[in-house]
Amino acid sequence: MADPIALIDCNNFYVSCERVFDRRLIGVPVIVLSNNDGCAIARSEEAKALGIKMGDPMFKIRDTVQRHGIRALSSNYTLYGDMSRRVVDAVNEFSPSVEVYSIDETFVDMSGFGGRMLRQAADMRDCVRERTGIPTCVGIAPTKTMAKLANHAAKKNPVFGGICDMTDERVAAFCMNRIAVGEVWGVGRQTQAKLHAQGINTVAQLRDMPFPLARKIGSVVLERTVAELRGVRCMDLQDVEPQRKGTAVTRSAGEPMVTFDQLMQAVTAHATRAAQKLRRHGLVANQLTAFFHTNPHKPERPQHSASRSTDISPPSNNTFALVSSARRCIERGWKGDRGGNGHGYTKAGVILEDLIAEQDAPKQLFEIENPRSAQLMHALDQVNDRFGKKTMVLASEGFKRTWATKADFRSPRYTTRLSDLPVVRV
DNA sequence: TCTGGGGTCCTAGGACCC
DNA sequence: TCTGGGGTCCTAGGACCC
Repeated sequence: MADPIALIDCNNFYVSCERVFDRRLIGVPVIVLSNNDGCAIARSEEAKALGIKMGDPMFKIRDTVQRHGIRALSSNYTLYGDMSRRVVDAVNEFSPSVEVYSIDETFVDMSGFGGRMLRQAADMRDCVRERTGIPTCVGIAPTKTMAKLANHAAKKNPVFGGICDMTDERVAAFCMNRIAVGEVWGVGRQTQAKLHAQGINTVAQLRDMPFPLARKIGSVVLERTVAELRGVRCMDLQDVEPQRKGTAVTRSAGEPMVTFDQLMQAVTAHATRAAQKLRRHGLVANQLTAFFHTNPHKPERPQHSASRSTDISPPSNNTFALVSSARRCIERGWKGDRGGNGHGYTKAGVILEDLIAEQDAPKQLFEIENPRSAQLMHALDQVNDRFGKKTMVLASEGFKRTWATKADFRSPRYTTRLSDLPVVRV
């Protein structure tokens, strides 16, 4: 049998983070909203019980929210990112080899624990809980796909007490016979429909389906999933973080952008943020795409979308270079009068691709890069780190920020703003 | 009328994930 | 009125090469 892999997954992570800092949220229904307070992206158990679904748009659940007094919070990603790091720090003490898979999930190599494995898993949960206040569940299995499934079982079935060990074949068989195929990692809506059409409804049926049929329905991806459900490892633990291939900054606007200048202000802000992300990771981009579009949820209104790309030569992470590239893209995509072309654009973004490490970037033969431009970017980052985001911005970002995202219910910046720290009175 | 074969690389779009 | 954001991987098909 392959060495066991554990998946430790935080329960209702964003809600749990909020509850750590506001005890009044414990025991009551809570949801956390996406950017622009658009959709519910995290729900407490109480909110799930009231029928709030993942991704439900706020305007559709407003009645339920009000009727049951559900606490709705804007998302506070800085807080969640900080809490996530603390969880990973605790998990790291239990194994030399871990893979941080997402903001709230980490795979853990459990080889070498032998008969103490379950004890270790329990200690790991306790440690995370004590250090961060975040509740978790753990799934253990021979493969990642099975570990995900075990984690699902640990969350849904109280009989497991928060830890499900699928290295025990009886446990694996018990779960696979009962869990719906759509819960499997890698089986989305389309694949699920195709599987149902074949009469495959449970995880056990998926596990037992012939490989050629799996490949026909869902390419090598589904074939791998079937193998992993049989305990054959196709996906290794990735304990070194792979280099990013691309990065994006995209936002819905608080109110529709009507003029070229409004759109350009938003795109300037997005490109500025994208450049900053590159510098933070020591990368430069070879390609930039800028896009914008009207509201696709309103098909009865006239629609327009545009996306334009450009090479960045030499590859760069300089804010001025990326903003001017983005501007050229937007100019090429804009149609009609710059004062307004009859469309209200609700979303825009900047995507950077073909990223390489700064030191690997080819040097230009004839253009000598201005050595002061790197110094200027460094100074810009330092000012904004020290005095807060957007202390210093390009003038083309504007000051009205009519496009800015709404966040009416944001919790305080507990972990990043001294002034927002909770006060204890004794 | 007949019109090679085999390979690589790139891109767009689809599906999925959290 | 009001519907998130940021990623990955795979495939098919076209361009291009010898």
